[in-house]
Amino acid sequence: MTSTDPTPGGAAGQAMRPTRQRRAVVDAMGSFDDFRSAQEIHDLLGRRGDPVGLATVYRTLQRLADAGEVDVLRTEDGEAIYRRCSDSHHHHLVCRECGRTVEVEGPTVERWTRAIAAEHGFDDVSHTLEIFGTCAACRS
Amino acid sequence: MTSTDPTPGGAAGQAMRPTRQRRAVVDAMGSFDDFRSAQEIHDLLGRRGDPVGLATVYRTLQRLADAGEVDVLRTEDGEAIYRRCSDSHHHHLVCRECGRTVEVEGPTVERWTRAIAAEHGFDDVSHTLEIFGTCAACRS
DNA sequence: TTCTAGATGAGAACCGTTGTCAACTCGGAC
DNA sequence: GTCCGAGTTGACAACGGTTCTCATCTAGAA
Repeated sequence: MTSTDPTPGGAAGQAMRPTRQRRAVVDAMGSFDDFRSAQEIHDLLGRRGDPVGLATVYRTLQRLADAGEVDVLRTEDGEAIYRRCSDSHHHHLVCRECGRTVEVEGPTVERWTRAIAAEHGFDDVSHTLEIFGTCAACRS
Repeated sequence: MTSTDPTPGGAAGQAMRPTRQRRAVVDAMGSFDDFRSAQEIHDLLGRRGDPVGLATVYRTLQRLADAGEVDVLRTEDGEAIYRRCSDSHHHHLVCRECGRTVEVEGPTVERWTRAIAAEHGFDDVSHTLEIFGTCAACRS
């Protein structure tokens, strides 16, 4: 399931037409493990000799995010950053020095948020949880 | 400790000079319970007949946030929203219809994040956790 | 009162992101 | 193969939230 198939959604939404540009973006997403901004991805593609317009990068990332193929986070200053991700619901443990990211699952947290929400009469609950720290390598 | 004292930080950083503008912003923050954007707060002050320049609103909110007197969240589209908050570490349960916000504490989650981080060799850990849902009133 | 570091505000600048629209292209029909 | 149309692209403009600039003002100490 390390697919390079730029056709997310499958049954769900419209299929994405597999253009060169979309393949390039999906491919690029597979080439790093940390979170990158749209502009960084755009630059990366250019340097690779596979240039894709900035607007197209934004559009593609958005569709991939909608389809759940990539995770989106916001940096402190509101910039959106992207990373390919696994299908299942998960959270991130991010090194604030080097950006190294570990996907973690938290059944405990899932249960806790649902309980808290119910307790206050909230329904239809979703949540965001990100953990930041300094990884072993960066601590030296 | 529901102070209107625009001098956060106390021992910590520089004291803020208690200007009319800062009093106005701190005061406004005390007048609502949900998260508001800087621009909304700026408008609110204007309508109140206590106008404060937009840049000053931004600066003041930033300092209040640094001092831990207000919470900052990012909306989906990256806009910063602010709300006065209690001193202790806490999270938010936010109604996505009306914005009603409940502060919740989560010792369970605090413990869990620390454990996960340690497990992966991460140090100096912080985290963000926000819960979104639909409150009882809005569900009708 | 005088002085000065700090604060203010109008407007410009900045920058990430989205919209516009003419040109292009994928893929199905023929 | 060619034709066609819906979907896609990309250069660029526009947008909007935020920060910067700098002349002016002010709180508070001397």
